[in-house]
Amino acid sequence: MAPKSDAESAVTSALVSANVRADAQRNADAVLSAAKEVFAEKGVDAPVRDIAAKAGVGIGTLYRRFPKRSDLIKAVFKQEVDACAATAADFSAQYSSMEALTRWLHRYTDFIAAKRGLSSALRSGDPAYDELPDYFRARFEPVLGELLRQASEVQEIRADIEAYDLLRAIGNLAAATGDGSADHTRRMVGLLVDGLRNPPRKGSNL
Amino acid sequence: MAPKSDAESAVTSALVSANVRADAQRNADAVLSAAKEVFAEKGVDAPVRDIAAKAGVGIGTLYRRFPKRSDLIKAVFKQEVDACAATAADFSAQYSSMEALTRWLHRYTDFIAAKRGLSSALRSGDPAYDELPDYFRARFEPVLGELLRQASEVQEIRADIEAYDLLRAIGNLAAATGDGSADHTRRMVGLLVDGLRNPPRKGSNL
DNA sequence: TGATAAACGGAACATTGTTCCGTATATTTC
DNA sequence: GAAATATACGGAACAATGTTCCGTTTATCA
Repeated sequence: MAPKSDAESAVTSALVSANVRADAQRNADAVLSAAKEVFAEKGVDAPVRDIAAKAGVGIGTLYRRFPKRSDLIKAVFKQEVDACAATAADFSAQYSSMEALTRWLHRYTDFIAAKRGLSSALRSGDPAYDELPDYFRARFEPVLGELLRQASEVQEIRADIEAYDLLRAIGNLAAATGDGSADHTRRMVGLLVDGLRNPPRKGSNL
Repeated sequence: MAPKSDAESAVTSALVSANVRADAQRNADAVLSAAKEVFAEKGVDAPVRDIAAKAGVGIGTLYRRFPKRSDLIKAVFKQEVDACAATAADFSAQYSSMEALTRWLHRYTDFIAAKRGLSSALRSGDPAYDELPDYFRARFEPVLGELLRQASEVQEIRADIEAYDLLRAIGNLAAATGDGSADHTRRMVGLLVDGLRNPPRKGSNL
């Protein structure tokens, strides 16, 4: 059945519906795209001017669509959450339910690890980011829930796993590792997934 | 025996030994003290000028001793680490080994909770703060280690607790709680301490 | 007490977020 | 297709804040 969950309609480009002039739409997209790159390169503290320059627009143009620096950060964050959530459907279509689940959890792990810079912004106390945790959950919980359901339906994993708990657990795992030990995190997540299997198999570490 | 651990000689005031003019020493102390207050009031993002003003010195004077903003933050952090570490000796002198341990762990919990703003600075990736984690560990590990040793000597707690593990465990506990649920954290730490007791007693939740 | 090195204070500079407004252009109207 | 108009554009200018510089003041010492 795989119902298209509510969390499907994504913000793939800034300014979706409104009656905007074509150039405005084009520029907004360019800015968002530039912001994504610049943030990835120089971190979320990169100057707004750099983003405007990379997008090939003036600062005024940037500020017209993203009145606050935090608006840009939020927009990029949401877009990447959407992108990560969207891969779940791809994996589901391409792989067995268990493999889809495993692949997506690793994808999610990478997402969290890449967003380390953002996590400090989230905890900065700036109320501008208050909405992000909810957005995060609203997008990811149904997606992972569906993957879990499909895997448990074919009796590959336990049926009593809460999507939200798993999201948080992995989130903490991946965000906590101070150094660049991406490998370590991957292994930890592997263990976690192993622990989901039903029934626990011989040789499992959990 | 209670050996005065290496971690005793603390930076209680900026500029300890060097041949400094009296006014310089006085001003440096005033700045450090003002910084502590201002950071507590307005967070670590407070403007340097506010600190200079509160200390009653010019900006130039402040910058003479703390050439970078991060130097101020580091100095305050170290001073508060020292203050927290120092209470262990007081508690040891005043209370039973078990009570001293418990009290100090709560003191440490409060310290971590109060430093939430700093923790994001630590993870900001700014290499200026690279030294802090080591400082943190160098100060706290011997102190807690001694408290644990004393408590285990009188057979109140298990002997196989690693000071560092406990520091980290409580650190994560106290830092993770997003809201201002200080009470919740206190209870969690209480549980943890309960779990240290040797042997596990009837009625223990662990 | 006078000489001098050290310290002081704050003006000035650099960077960066944000606002403002004169100019340019996409869209609509006829 | 051309004029009218609302919309968008670009970047100069402002504000906040970290940092540097240097003329003036002062603690220290002989």
